[in-house]
Amino acid sequence: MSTAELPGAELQAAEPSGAAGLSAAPSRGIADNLRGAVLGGKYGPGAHLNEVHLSREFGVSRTPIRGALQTLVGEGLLEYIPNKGYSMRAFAASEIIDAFEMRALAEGLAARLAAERGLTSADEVDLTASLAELDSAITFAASAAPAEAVRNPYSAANERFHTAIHRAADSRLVTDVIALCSRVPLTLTRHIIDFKPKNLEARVEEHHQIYDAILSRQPREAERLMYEHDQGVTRALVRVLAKSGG
Amino acid sequence: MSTAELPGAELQAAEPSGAAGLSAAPSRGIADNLRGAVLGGKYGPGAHLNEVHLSREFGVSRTPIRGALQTLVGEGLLEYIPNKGYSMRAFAASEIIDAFEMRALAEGLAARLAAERGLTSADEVDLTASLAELDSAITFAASAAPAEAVRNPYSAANERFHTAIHRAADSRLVTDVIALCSRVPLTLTRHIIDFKPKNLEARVEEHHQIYDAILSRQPREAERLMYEHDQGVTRALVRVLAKSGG
DNA sequence: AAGCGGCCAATTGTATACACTTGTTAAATT
DNA sequence: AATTTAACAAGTGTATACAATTGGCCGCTT
Repeated sequence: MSTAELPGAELQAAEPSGAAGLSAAPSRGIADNLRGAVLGGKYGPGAHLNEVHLSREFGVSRTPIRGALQTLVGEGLLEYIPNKGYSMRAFAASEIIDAFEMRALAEGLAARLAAERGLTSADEVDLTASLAELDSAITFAASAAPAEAVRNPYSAANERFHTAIHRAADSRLVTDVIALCSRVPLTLTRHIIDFKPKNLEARVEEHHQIYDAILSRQPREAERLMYEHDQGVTRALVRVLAKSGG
Repeated sequence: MSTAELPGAELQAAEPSGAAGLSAAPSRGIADNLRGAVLGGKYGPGAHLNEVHLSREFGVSRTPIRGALQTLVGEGLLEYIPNKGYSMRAFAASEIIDAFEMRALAEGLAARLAAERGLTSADEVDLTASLAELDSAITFAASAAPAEAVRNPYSAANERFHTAIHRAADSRLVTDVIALCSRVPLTLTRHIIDFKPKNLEARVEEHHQIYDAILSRQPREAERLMYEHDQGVTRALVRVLAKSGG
């Protein structure tokens, strides 16, 4: 068990609303369903995804299936070999750690850009609202509430905070990179979230600092704070992997 | 006119050998051709790509065309709207700058990872060879050779150096992110390369420093050096955009 | 018995036909 | 004349049929 919340950790649960900006392809619903199955671990590493089987399973023809498969290749989840077809990518532990490291850098850049470019009033509303939600989540947690009950409202507010910053950064590419980094199989990461009040308080405080740095237009400070904030997740993940893997 | 070389700047010229790790899709050759046309500026920003027209143009049916289009969506070059089809993305100047900034961070991470994980003998051979090529390129440039004659050997060696580091980083995701950042329309960037001997010398010296930092296993130093190295390109780009754009 | 070569099943690649959605145009109505 | 609506054209979404490639299996050769 460890510390740190995880923006986007719940992406393996709910996939209804078509994922990132990059992906979008025909048969969107099918791609979403497949993504859910893939991230949920339905197919083992290296498993081959047969087009005909999938088309029967989904009750459609091969055409939209192929579209969905290509979408997932674009998202980095599947591998494609000409004349062989599509198969699950095998994710080494190191790759997952790299993804979090990369995301920390990208989110740092997003925070920097947000500070450089300033917040729209809509973004500012979103950020202050999510900060308020985070605050109420920790008072809830402090009242000896069960971790399970704290989890959802906290995660939702957390995601809202981070998403608002991505939007404020106003850079399609940076958003795409963050999405790419967030789309690794997170079988493990569910367990690295620690909802002890003490940890939550520290994280929420970091959120406030990031918000202040952006609002006062201090790009490099915002970047550093966001990077170190996300680094906490990486460190927690490394600990978990070290404990379970080796 | 400005300073700094540009790893991957020549990607709009030669696209024969199927691009990144992410993309790969059926009809690979078609995707490569289309990518070339797209990056070459054949279609203006927002232009709609008609599937039937393209299929006639390439002499194939709509099916492989759609595959190629989806591939390019995955690469972030095209936009897709359901029931509307595919169109060129419009790249704001700020997005291109963001892409270079993001790539500087990602290549910094690649250098850090390479230093952490060490070089295979193959990578070390590649790096020393490309450094030797870079050295000979600057002696060539110093002998009052025309810039055009220096360009190709220098760029090839430069790309080889950077590619070797990406390989040494041994992180699929980081490589993909760098590829994503490199795949913006580089109509402008051709002109930001300055082949004056003085500039080339400085850049090559940076390459040597990066190599030394990786070889002596100094991750953070390697990261910083690579980041600042790439930053030079960003600064040059900003200057060019400021001059031409307003 | 080991190795080689060709046949066959399975799976992917491509073409084509048809259904559905959308935007436009023109006619009809108020 | 303006508005609404219905038909149409253009283009995308999907299904199906067929071609091409791959890999395994079996029999043949040495």
